Amino acid sequence: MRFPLLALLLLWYNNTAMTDTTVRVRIAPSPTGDPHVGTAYIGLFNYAFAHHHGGAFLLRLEDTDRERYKESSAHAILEALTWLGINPDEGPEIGGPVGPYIQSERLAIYREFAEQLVQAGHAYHCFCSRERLAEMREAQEAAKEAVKYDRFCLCTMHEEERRQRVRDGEPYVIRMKMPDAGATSWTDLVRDAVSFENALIDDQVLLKADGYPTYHLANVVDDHLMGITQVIRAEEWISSTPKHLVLYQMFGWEPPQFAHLPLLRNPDRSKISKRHSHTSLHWYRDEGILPQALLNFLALLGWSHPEEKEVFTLEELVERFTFERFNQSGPVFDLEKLRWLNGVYIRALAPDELYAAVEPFLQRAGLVQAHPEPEERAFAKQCVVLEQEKVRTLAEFADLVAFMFNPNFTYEDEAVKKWLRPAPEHVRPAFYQMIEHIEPLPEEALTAEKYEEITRTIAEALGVGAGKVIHPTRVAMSGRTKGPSLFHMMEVLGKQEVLYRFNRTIDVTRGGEE
RNA sequence: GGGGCGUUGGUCUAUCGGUUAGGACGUCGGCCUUUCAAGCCGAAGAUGACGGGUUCGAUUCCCGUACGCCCUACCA
Repeated sequence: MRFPLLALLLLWYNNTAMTDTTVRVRIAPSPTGDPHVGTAYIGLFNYAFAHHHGGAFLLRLEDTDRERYKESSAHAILEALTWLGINPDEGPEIGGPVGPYIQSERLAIYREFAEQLVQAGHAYHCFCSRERLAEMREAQEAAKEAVKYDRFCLCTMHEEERRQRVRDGEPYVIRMKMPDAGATSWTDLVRDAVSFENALIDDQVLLKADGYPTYHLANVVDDHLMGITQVIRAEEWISSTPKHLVLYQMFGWEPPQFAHLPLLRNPDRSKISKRHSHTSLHWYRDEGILPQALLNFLALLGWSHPEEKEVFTLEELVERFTFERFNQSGPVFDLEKLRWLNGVYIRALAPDELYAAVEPFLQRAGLVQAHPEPEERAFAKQCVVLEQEKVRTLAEFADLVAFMFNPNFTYEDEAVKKWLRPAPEHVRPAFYQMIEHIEPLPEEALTAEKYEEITRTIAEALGVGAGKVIHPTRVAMSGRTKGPSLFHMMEVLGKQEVLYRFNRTIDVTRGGEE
């Protein structure tokens, strides 16, 4: 009697654990350029964690740096996330209960909270010029001291004097007053205990002279106001975390949990950058990497599937996600493995899905029109399917199938030398016989099997191996020595096209064409 | 200079004290085949950065060293 009750209780517990609606996480990209692969990486795991717990995944734009701000960037980031399929539940353009989700629209909030800190004696106005700060740093460096603000404005004048200078309209920043003693520590979700001595930490600027907040202030204020429960971000933020924790303390707010994920690396192991790696998501999209392959690949960096699987879906990542599966060292982004994985995904695509993904690439190459007729599209689809097995990126298709669209393709030198000029004795007769066999047959009869049958019959009649006919025929059809399965290729080309290509190639063997 | 984080084959990783250190990409070889791929099979490649501990036993735990990375901005 007691057992079923226990089971029921367990079930209830599991259910509530799976739909912990209090979980709220976020990514906070800065719109300063192309959508970054690091944003996708961090976004992926935020998304996975949120969905694993049935919580919310938000997007907040941290556009507080007017110097680096780029107009087009914000929309591009949103668009890239949509392309990847890791859509936020709340954010700019879709809104949500705790907006606005763009920091430049929240300036009054930051100013108010910064002021509150000054009021409480946790922060102070600073009037030091950039020149003075630069000199100070130089001196500290020369003296091999820690580089840190010397609290000139805090020590040389009283609160009232600083107030007066502000009233006089002097430009100022607001700095937080870090405690001089003690340590700040936290239990990181992927790194366990981390601790910093407060005395070593700088009096960070919270509010800049232009009235914009720095990351540190905006980040803490917004995470609190937006109800963020876990901050899942890159490793590069570890050393700023104590500042953030101290800010939570000063405000009297409960801090979120922190998870610092490994940082993606260039091949030389430095932090990933566009100088050494492809960081723009647009590059991957334009190269013909499938979004699901990119996500799968990113999920393999720093994180591992509990069953050591390499190929798995986003849904499966969501299902199996735990912080324990993280490795702490920064992985090098290995393009070769991504390309392999992408090939795996391409091969798994149904013809319609494949074609839908490839069409833009064919259009860009001028092989398919902007708005193709159904027959054109059907033909193009068959061409693409012909090469599906061997390709690693969608962008490779255009070059591989271009000859299918162009009856007057250029013959490769190597192919010409081997089979056409000079042509082995049997080649021209073989071509003539092929034409003779094909001509009387109706289009419907000319299947790949039929082409194969004809080819082998002719080879036998000429007393040569099948390859001796197959290879020159491939050259006649495509101008190349490599390519898709020959007979399928011929079936797709269709009778008239096949006949044309034989005739044209016969001319070539006679020196007619180049 | 200071602080923090890290360190398993070229690369991504498994191992939660006892394994011939496993898998994947890549490389090389073979098979298949009308070519190129794909697929299948196989091989090479790790003294688990180094040195100390703890332990009957360390890749796994602790300390130190080296090396790498990140931060050290009125950038995020």
